[in-house]
Amino acid sequence: MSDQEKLIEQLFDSEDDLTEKQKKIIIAAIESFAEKGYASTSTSEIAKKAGVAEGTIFRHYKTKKDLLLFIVAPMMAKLLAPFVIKDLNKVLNQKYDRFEDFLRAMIENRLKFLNNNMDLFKILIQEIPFQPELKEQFKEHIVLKVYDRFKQIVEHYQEKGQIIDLPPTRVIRMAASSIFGYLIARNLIFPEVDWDDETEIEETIRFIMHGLSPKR
Amino acid sequence: MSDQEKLIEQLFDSEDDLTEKQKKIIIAAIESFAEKGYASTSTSEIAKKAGVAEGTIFRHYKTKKDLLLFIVAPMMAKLLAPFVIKDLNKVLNQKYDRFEDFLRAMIENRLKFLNNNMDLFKILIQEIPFQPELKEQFKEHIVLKVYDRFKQIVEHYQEKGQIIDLPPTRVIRMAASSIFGYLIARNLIFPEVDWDDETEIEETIRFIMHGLSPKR
Amino acid sequence: MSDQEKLIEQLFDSEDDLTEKQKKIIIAAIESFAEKGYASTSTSEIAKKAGVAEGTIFRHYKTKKDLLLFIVAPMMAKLLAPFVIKDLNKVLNQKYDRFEDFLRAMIENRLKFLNNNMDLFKILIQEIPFQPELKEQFKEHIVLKVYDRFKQIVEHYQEKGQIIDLPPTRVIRMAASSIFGYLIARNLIFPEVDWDDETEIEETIRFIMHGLSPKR
Amino acid sequence: MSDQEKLIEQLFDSEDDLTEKQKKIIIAAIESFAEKGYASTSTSEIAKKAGVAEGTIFRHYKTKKDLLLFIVAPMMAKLLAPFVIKDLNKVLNQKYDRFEDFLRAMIENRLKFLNNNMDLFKILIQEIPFQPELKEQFKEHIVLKVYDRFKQIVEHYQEKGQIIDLPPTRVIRMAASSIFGYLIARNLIFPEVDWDDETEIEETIRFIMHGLSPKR
DNA sequence: TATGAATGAGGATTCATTCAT
DNA sequence: TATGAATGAATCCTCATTCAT
Repeated sequence: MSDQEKLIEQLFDSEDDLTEKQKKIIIAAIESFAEKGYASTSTSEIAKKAGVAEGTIFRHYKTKKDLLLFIVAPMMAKLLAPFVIKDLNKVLNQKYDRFEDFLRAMIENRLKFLNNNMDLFKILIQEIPFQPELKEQFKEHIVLKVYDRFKQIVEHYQEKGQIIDLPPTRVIRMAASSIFGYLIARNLIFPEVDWDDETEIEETIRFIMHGLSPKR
Repeated sequence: MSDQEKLIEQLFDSEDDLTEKQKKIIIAAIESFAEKGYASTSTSEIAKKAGVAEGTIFRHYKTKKDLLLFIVAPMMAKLLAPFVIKDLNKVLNQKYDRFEDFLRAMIENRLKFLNNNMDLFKILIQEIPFQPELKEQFKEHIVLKVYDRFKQIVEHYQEKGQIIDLPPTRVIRMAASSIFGYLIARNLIFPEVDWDDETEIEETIRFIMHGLSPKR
Repeated sequence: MSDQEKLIEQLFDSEDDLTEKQKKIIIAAIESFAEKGYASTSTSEIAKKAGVAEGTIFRHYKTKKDLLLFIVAPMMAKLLAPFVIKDLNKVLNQKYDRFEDFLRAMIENRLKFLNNNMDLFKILIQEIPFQPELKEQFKEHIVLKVYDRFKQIVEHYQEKGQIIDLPPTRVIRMAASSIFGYLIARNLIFPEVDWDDETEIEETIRFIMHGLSPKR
Repeated sequence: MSDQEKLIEQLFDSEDDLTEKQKKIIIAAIESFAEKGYASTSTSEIAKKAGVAEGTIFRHYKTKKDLLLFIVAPMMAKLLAPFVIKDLNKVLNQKYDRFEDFLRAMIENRLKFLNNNMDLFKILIQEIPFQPELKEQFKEHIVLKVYDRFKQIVEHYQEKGQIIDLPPTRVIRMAASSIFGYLIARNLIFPEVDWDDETEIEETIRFIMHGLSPKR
């Protein structure tokens, strides 16, 4: 629980005024939503697990859906935050000469984040298809903001001749597929396997780099 | 509808005795489950959409979950069928000299299948995490049967020196990630984009082949 | 109960297909609404009193308010029906030479109706101020249709010199006040008093007639 | 608001110690009760409208019903006060030779009061049927006190030969019906009409006087 | 076989009321 | 005195499931 709590604080730090009860509700909700799905989780169940009265939930979140959004929206924001910083290019130029290094840095950073917040990530991908608000947020964040950044990055390294000269969309998709493929295999499909993260990540980077190497 | 019907017939041919009403129920259920999720779809809604009485659904499928399983289980079986045929190796030896050709054949075949049954695929991946029966079926089919086949195939081409000498698990994951990444991007995330299937598939294959090419 | 049932059948005859359960629900609802008010009556209470499951109520009437409207709307229609018949004037010319006779006929007829349906009338006047749908129906029926008829009638007897030459609106209000005053006193304020209907009505008519007699 | 406040002060002057907050609560409650009915108004709504915390309401009025009674009871008292004064007969002998003058004085006085307190009057007549406490107060005040006075008055003018020799109950009912009929038509049924109070009142008096004139 | 009325447990939500601050 | 978070019973309503026809 103390682990969970830290994560919660991290994720919801913007609104520092989270009551003890609010935290409990959120922790309980995340746990239940991840385990049984949003629609199959009853508010009474969350209340029981959180050790509060059912009414308390509705005092803080007008509806069950509000609770979901309150939980999931910051997750999306935090997840994508690093890609939305300004002057990303400058940072890149100075920091990562090679695409591979950029890739490694990003994977390590974001993968750690996701591994630590797997329940939230699970809720996110489960509910995006069914919650128009989330879908919209997702499109807006991903498509408009993050994609733009990635495109610049890809073009940057393409100009440097480090990666193959394909439409950035495609390049991004391929890299992203490989990364998320690992994330999902590791956490959702075979969580019981004893993964050697370091090796897997290195190999995934190698796979992507070879796959994207400029034509010989 | 006639399209849908054909697919239904294909998928459920094993039990040839599907009533007209049963078909309608299944079509309606697939549509609704895919659109709103299993838990958020009511049986009365399915009945209305199918044009039958509520009781009729329960005459054919004892519970709502039975209906789900009846829909999803054959899907999984059909999807994986080609990989479960005996003597796959022999076939391979004779048919596909190159891993790339095998890959291409498989992608074309299975991707077409999935594209045609996207609603079902959506239900499948949405519900596997929440339905123990499905999870079990999935593990059994995938892990025990399909993985074994794939392992043999990968080892076969590794012996031939066509692909890199990594643990087959990892090889399979990487290839699978790339393929499913395309499938999901195309159908679920950006269905509105006008995809050039042929090119995308060719490029995906190229990506995988380069990524998996033996070290120089 | 059998009395009640007859009334119910009379009032809701248009839709002859009222189930046994539906009738029970309506009778229970009328009783409770009249006794405690619409807002203070719970659906579970109605269900219990009607001897049906709570769900049954909602199978027949989508919402609690629908139930109210289903009960109250026909009441309003039936109450006003006699005044909406065409050729009322002709009827009058032939039938009632004197305003007094018209008044007597009307009071006897409508007052009997209201006395028999006091619960419904109570619900009607209690809820009209709070239910926009009812308010609208009321205005439409009363103001547009019934008032028009009454106006014609009043003018008819004014031309004959039988009643005072005041704006019909005012004439109608005065007559109506006296009649409803009696109705309300008799049934709502002092229901325990042993009223001599015949005398009271005769006296009320006398009061109205004198009050409306043309100036000497 | 200042209008409202004055009225409040007038009505609740007996307990001079009304806090600013208490006044706000009462004003808010009157407004909401009149608009949506007692049962359909939530205490949180009143609190919000009054700009106080929910708890504050319950600090001053133990229950929601207490609040209602605190609002409605003084209304009833004030409304009826003039009729409860002692030595009414003396007053009458000296002041009003004619029943008509008495009627006019009373209507003008009480009707003005009611017109100014229509919200309260609305709440009163809406809730009397459902609140036993109010019903009892009403019966006690009206039946025991006011009716007695009115009876004396009626008999007084009957002795003088000014009004018809009918049971006072009936006489009172008829006059009251006409007066309340006007009040209700004017304020509740057709508030949007531009009423000419003076004429209407004069005509109402005329109607009553004629209706109650001794037999010729 | 098919129906759809009936069920009643369970769902989300509201609400009057309490109580620690 | 005033607050407003917390409560949990009660509310309206939904839903999967049953069963007589």
